[in-house]
Amino acid sequence: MSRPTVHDIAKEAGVSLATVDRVLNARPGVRDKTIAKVQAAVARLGYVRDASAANLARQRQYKFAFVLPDGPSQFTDTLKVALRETYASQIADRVSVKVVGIPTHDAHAIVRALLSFDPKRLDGVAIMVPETPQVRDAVHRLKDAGMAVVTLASDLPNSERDYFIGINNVAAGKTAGQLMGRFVGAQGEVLVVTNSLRSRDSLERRLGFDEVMAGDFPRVSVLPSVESYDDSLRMEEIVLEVIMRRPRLAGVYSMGFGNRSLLNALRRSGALDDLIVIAHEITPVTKQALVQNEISAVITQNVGHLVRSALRVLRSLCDDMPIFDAQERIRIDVVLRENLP
Amino acid sequence: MSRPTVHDIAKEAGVSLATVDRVLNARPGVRDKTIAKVQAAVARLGYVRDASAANLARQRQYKFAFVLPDGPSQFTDTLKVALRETYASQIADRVSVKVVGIPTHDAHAIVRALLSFDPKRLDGVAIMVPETPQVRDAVHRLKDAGMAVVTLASDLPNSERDYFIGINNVAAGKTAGQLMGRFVGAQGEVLVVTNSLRSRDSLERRLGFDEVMAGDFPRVSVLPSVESYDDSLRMEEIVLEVIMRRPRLAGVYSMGFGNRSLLNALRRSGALDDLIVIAHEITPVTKQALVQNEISAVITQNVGHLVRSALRVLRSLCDDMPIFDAQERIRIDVVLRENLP
DNA sequence: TTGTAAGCGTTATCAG
DNA sequence: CTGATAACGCTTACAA
Repeated sequence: MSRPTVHDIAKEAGVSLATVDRVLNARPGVRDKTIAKVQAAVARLGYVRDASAANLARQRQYKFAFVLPDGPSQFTDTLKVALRETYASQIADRVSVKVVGIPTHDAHAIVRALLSFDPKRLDGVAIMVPETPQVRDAVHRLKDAGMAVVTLASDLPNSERDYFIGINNVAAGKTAGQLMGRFVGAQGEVLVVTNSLRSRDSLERRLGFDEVMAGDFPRVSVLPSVESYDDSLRMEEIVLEVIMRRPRLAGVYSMGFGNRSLLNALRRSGALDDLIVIAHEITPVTKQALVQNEISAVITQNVGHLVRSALRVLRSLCDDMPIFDAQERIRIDVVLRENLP
Repeated sequence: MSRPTVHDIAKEAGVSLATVDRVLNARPGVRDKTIAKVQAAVARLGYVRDASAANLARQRQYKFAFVLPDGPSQFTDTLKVALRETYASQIADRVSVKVVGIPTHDAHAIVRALLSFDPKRLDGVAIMVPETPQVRDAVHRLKDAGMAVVTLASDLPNSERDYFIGINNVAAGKTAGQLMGRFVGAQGEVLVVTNSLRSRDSLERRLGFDEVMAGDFPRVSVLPSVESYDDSLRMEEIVLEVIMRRPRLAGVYSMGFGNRSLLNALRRSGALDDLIVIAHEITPVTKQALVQNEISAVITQNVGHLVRSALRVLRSLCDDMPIFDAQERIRIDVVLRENLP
């Protein structure tokens, strides 16, 4: 016997198709007694809705936008690739997404982009933007307009976003710390570099990193963060200087973007062989450095999961269906040369 | 304007629905000229088939079986859980699977189970069994009967299985080796334990582990493998003995099942604090040991991916559709206490 | 509060 | 070789 359908339920419960549908979709206008009858039939026959058929009949088109930093970032590049790939798969059934690039450091431009969305033509947005009061306010306006809003990779915890899709960055920092501590060994100094501590993810990673280093590896000392502010030359200079001035330097932890210039500086310094380097995000640059034994470990998140999760959550939000948090929890991946994907 | 449908194509090409369908699905009995007309229309309108509708109309039911070791294994338990979970999701659309338990050490029973499958009532099987000539032969018979056969977690490379779903176990061993070498530090001895080296995955892991240890950490020496053969008491005894007799013991690498009894032995020995323990597969036991700092790292594979991948591949095989290897490559996950899922 | 009937985009069955 | 036409399981006007 094959799977029961709505027809079977209708027959079993002695009601019509429409009533079955109303009960199944919790639509109003059905007597409690009838609801019970239908639910009993559902339970008795073990009915489970055919999602394909439902979607087909429903004819819904979800329209989403992804707001991502533009400019040359390998991470957002891989994100865009993943988006395109997902777009061709089943999960992107009946959704159309457009990608909007924004200049990360221009809060006004970001707000302008967010507010330019027409709530009539857009059901939801996934945004990856730095945290500023203006942005939080823009999120507020989007929510007021009835849009679903999720944050991607970097959260806006005090905004009204519906959901955060990304890793726990404190835990990611802790993971990096644990590896750094064990790899460095007995003692030494560790340099921490990032693009900017203004971005929430960097801040949280630093927090986790410091906690583990202080707790588990007290004999390794962590230097203050070096911020590059998108200025790769400046970053290279500072790194070179630190290496010269710090003979006890044993490790470098790169918390975010700018791995290319960091690696350039390290290569030029000639100290790479003696340093444990740990970075974030698998990109062509970090991959190659891993293969060449220049980086010891990369902490990363699967961007494929990221976009699929965002899409799923946005859809659930639009249909106000429940979200299965367990499924949307993005894992923190540790990549060594040996387990490169 | 919304997405073009087969109707639009039919109109555009000036043919009927049925003909469009024949062309789209490469069915025989259409004049070349008509094919060309239809394909032109498809290209012109940018048609892309609606998978939901197709599945709905096709009404195909895939029947698969998963052949898994029975007996108390936490890994197969999580596998079964993942199977049930996937079963409720979209990926399992129109597939029904049954799980068949087999006694790992009884080659005849395994063969009997495999040959009991009725090719008329079953489209494909995913099997996780040890490699023996009899099993290879049984796979041959299944293939002859027209079934799709994939190996799960542990491969049968010299059989006629269609596909292997699982991690590269040599690489997994290498990953464990790299972590072990770095965590152990300067020097010492490392004990390797497994259930049985007769299983291909253990063998391959050992291979990778040894290669990295010998190459990158020549001052750490790796002891011969201890095999437990499902006898947990025996294993506990041997481990305790090794710990007593080997004062330089610095690490233990557990390549497969039996983590519970291994940990029991180590706890009883009192040497756990001074040992680096690396194990495979996240299970309740290894998870707890990670939290308690008893295990330093766990190499694992996402069982959810494993079963979803198996299902996808089996389906593709049945429809002889192409398989996207990149999507089916299972990643080797490294789990520390800090990035526990 | 409930029921009827017409789709949604494909595929499949029969005639022609 | 090609074309009508009826499913597939579910949703949704519209009617009762």
